[in-house]
Amino acid sequence: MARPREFDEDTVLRAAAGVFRRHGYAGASLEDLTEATGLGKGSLYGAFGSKHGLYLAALDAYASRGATGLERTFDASASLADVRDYLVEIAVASSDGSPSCLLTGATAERAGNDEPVARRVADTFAGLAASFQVAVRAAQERGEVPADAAPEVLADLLLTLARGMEVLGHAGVTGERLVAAADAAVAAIAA
Amino acid sequence: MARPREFDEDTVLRAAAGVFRRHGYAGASLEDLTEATGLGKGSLYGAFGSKHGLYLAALDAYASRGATGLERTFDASASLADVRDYLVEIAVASSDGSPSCLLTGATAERAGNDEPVARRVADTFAGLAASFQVAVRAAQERGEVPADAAPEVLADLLLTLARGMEVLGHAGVTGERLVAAADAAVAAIAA
DNA sequence: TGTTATCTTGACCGAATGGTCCAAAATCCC
DNA sequence: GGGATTTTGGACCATTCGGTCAAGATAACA
Repeated sequence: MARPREFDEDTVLRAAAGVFRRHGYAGASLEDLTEATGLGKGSLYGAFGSKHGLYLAALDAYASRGATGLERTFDASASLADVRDYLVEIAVASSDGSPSCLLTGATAERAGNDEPVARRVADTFAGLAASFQVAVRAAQERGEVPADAAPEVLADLLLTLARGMEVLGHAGVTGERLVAAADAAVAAIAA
Repeated sequence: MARPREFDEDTVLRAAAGVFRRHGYAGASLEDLTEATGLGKGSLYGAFGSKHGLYLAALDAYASRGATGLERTFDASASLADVRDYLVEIAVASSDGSPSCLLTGATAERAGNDEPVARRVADTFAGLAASFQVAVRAAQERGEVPADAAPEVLADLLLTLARGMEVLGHAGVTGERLVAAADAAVAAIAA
């Protein structure tokens, strides 16, 4: 009953995430957010309670659609080539001038002082690590990765690599260099 | 001639860097900065011109004393064990609750919109890559790393790993896991 | 059509922000 | 000791900040 919302929540959260990615949490003003989302302050506050609430909602939505804007999650049919492709996508997406990953920004800027944010980034990275682990086990099944390697360790290694590429790409390292590094890593764990 | 400064610039920049690491650029208020540095606004502005000028100066000082607070730079006598030790130090420093690296924060929050910051982080990471490359070449000389591997690629790989550990450590991944991942990577490139 | 309930818009608010300025203080050089 | 010169500390300023609120708009239900 009553007047229905005129906006699509997911679209709004995407727009808000874009602002937070470009300016960080503290650097994003309410005006930036109302402009990008097309909502007035009242609507924003009615729906999310506060700037912080909006940030958390944007973070949740961002995490739920896959960290770097990449939808990929690995399943038991994954091969080492799939892992490589995923890393290449991150390398490209991180060095093409687009704003940096919301998760990285949240970790650097807020995780230390903001428990709800810390919990979310921890959970999201745990999920990514689990996904990588599925891929590593699948690659071991296929004989692409030595069977005696610890899959949880290799998964952490791949996740570390992915996040490092994200930072370096935004710091000016070229996509080619990142891809070469990723290839070297994939080749090394296949040995 | 004239009244001498009462503060040590390096000490002030260290304190400012601490504030920026904890709160980011936009999230750090002038009050935070005057409190942490012990200087009044007049002194801060007289010496650095603006909040942004102070940030750049803090970034320069931070970079010049070695990225993560670690002084290490590799020379031709470096071994693979030295590289491993360095990575372990980063893993520990990133997962012990201390605020995140100023470079990572600067990259995520400002590099995309702030050319002077972008230039500085790019230069700093280039320097770190060069240092890693020296270490890789030295390890190749020692026969610890295959001679046919491309040292610039392995250097990028190690740098990527280091930055990734930094992010993940602050996101809640334990030091033990990061060390295990680093060990796996070092073992893999030694193969 | 009237009631009820929600949503939207934007004017408005107190507080905090980055930045300016100046009088007092401190040192050097004569 | 007396300029000259620079630093210091904090009062002060205009602006912007995140957030509130009231009045109108819109729809469901009776």
